[in-house]
Amino acid sequence: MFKVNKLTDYATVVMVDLVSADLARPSQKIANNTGIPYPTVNKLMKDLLHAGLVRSHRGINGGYSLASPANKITIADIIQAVEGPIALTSCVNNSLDKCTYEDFCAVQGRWNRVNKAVVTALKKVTVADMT
Amino acid sequence: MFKVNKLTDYATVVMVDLVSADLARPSQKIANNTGIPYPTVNKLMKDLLHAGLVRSHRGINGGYSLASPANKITIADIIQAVEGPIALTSCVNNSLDKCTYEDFCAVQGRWNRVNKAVVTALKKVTVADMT
DNA sequence: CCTAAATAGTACCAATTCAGTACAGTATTA
DNA sequence: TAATACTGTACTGAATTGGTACTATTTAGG
Repeated sequence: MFKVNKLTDYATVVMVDLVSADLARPSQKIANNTGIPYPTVNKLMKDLLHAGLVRSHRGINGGYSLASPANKITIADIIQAVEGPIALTSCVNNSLDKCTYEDFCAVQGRWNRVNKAVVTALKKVTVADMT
Repeated sequence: MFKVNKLTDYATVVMVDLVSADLARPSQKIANNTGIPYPTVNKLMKDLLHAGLVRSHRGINGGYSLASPANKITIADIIQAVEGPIALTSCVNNSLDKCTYEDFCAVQGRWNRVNKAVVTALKKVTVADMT
């Protein structure tokens, strides 16, 4: 089945939860709000942080908050944060994999077009739209 | 990484190969043309046949041919043939899975919009475009 | 300055999915 | 009727995924 990781799905839920956070919101509270297990939220937040989608504050009263307005963060951003570069096949330009058939492949480079179309579609939907 | 199955990738290569086939083309020949292992081609053709994307002819001089003009078969068709319904998350309407958080999920139903956008993008690229 | 709260990093494991293979059966044509 | 090629099903090793555990580090507040 063609789908995103479950973790990516969770990540959107987390991001939507953070829309309503004025202060930094700790992982534990996010877990309570969303029903996603605490350790899993914890793991997710690391990915979202590294991608620059959320800010973190350590210590007492610490937690996470959105790094940008909800209508500036897209589904494409979230997918990339959790799963890495969007590359439908290994012959797409920014793929981390390497295609072993590359040299004689009949569709060489053609997937770039498909990939671009999908990314464009994913960039059109923002966290604000998911709320 | 957000990507399609390798088999889906292979399927597009197979479909592109069939574009140049006047007569029915046997799996063995497709395997030779594309470099994809014969047993794998065989498996693929079954999926493509069941989805109605190719026609089959048994016996001597048998093989496969496209069921429709190359510019009428889309990437979305191929993905669905190999991987089943396109459902980015289990809370998308036509998903085969069932979401366990459904009852209290904050993004309930919102993924339908994303899914639709992606499917639309995938329907815009045809086998003819990949040739 | 010390303690509790909360993030940060790394590593691990069970379960599922995927890619590839094998084989017995059926239809078709020469 | 024999050779060719599709059809259906089932299996296996390898890779990925989802989820967990643990230790280290940072910060606020008394």
